[in-house]
Amino acid sequence: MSKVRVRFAPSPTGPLHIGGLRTALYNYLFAKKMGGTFILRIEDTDRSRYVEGAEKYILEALKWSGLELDESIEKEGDFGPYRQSDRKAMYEKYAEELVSNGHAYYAFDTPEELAKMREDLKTKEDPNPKYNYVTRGNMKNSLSLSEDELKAMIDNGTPYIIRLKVEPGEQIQFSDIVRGEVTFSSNELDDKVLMKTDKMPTYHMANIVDDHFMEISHVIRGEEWLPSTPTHVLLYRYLGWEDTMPQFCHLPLILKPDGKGKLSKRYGAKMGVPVFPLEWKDKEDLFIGFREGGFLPEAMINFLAFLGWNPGTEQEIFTPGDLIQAFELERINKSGARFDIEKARWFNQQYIMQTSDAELAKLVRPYVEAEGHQPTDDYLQKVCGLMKERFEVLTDFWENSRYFFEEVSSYDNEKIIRKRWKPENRKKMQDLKSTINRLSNFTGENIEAHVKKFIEEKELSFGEVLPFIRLAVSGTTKGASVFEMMSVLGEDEVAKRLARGFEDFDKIKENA
RNA sequence: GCUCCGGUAGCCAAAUUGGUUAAGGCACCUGCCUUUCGAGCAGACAAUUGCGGGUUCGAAUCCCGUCCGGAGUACCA
Repeated sequence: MSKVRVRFAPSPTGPLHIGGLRTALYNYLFAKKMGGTFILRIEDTDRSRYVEGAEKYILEALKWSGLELDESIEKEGDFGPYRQSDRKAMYEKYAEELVSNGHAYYAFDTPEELAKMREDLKTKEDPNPKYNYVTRGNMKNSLSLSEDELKAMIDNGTPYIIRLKVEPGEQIQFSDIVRGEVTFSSNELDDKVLMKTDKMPTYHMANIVDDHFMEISHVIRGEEWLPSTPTHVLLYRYLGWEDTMPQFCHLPLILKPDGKGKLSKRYGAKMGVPVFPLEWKDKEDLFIGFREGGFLPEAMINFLAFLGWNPGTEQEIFTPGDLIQAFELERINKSGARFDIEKARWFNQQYIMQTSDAELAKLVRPYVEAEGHQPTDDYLQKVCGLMKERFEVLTDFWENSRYFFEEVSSYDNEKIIRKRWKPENRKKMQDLKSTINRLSNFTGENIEAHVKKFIEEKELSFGEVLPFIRLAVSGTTKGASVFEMMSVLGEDEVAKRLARGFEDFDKIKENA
């Protein structure tokens, strides 16, 4: 087989959706696995839908996700330009070639005339009449018009489009890597528009010309393209490029969590769930991103890879490098996968646990600094070591770990204080406070031994002591090991917090 | 409507391509461990493979029918 060259071809009409990112990912994985080339091509042929900033967003999202491009608008290879608006002349040339070969024709119908035709021909059996071999004879085009009429139209500068002339009665078969052999009857196809009145190509035209000249070997794209693939096959055939036609691989859709329909932009905004890699703001909406949601790119990629593919083994955690090794187009699923953010969070937690304390400290630092604290690297790393299996997303770090950085201002479980705090034990507890910071080595182990000995000597129970130490030190009844926590905080801070805590507990008890 | 594509526990899914009791993970629940939470370990719950026929010694896998879901049906991609 010749060299693998694949492309990701988004249109800059908004932020890159998670489904698009998955398409990019599969292209990337396949290219890397095969030692091939991963290309970004910007499909900006619809000027009315062009969105400022979308191109930049796409590039940034790919970069954050770690999908490195071999050729793109920023890194031109030998097959440029990589933006369709810069390749305009080529499309025109080949569209005209199709017209002169009799495989395409000019059409002059106005949008109103088109609408009228569809309205007139609409029946309940056929609610969407096609512009095809049945209807084109009644429309205004170079097939139906007389030579004089045609010449007049053109001389007048009447705007026209170019349509593909699809011959009826043909079976169009192609092989899809995930679906197998797929067959369509040409009778079902319509005469797709190839060139618009503004001389820009449609997706169909641009796609085939570009894929051919960019020597694309595999077209890996979403399932929504499956129905237009026969048109594309015809285009390759009529252009004389069928022998180098790329292989098709249509990916299953990513569905909403309820399984009804494609995952949409709106869904994410509505449910407060990220469906974009990066945050995107426009006038009306704010779409949250995985990055801002506290996800690690590797975890998101791992999650995404499994949305429509699996290695067939029991392994679930794959670094990007592992994914490249294991990935196979043949193992892509046929059915759509529901988007389950819970699973994404699970993947993220797995990755957080795997991350080294030093690395994690770097990731978490911005969240701590946003709260106005500047801990040393050493301190932050220790906290990370204690907390790393206790949060799923980076954004939860602060809430779970704040007591390491600022003093306790409230207690999340006053009920236990009211119920089980015994003021008569207060005197004994004071002893703990005053002896604990005299420990020679303030390690978790030593503290634990000391506290246990203390409980024994004073004839107290664990339940009378431990929850209250925890509460006094952290303000919460959950979290890392109390002793380790105290060790990280340091003897002075601990003594201070115990004193303050015991006082507060008395007050709470009194007011109960 | 029509065309195409799907359908394995609540969710993601495996099943060496027709071969013994239909993997595994997520979620949920229980136990152990920590007198906390999480993590980890052990376990439990959960599927007449959408449904009905057929072929076969044998069907999730092949055939026919049927139902449900999705995509497409634009001078959007």
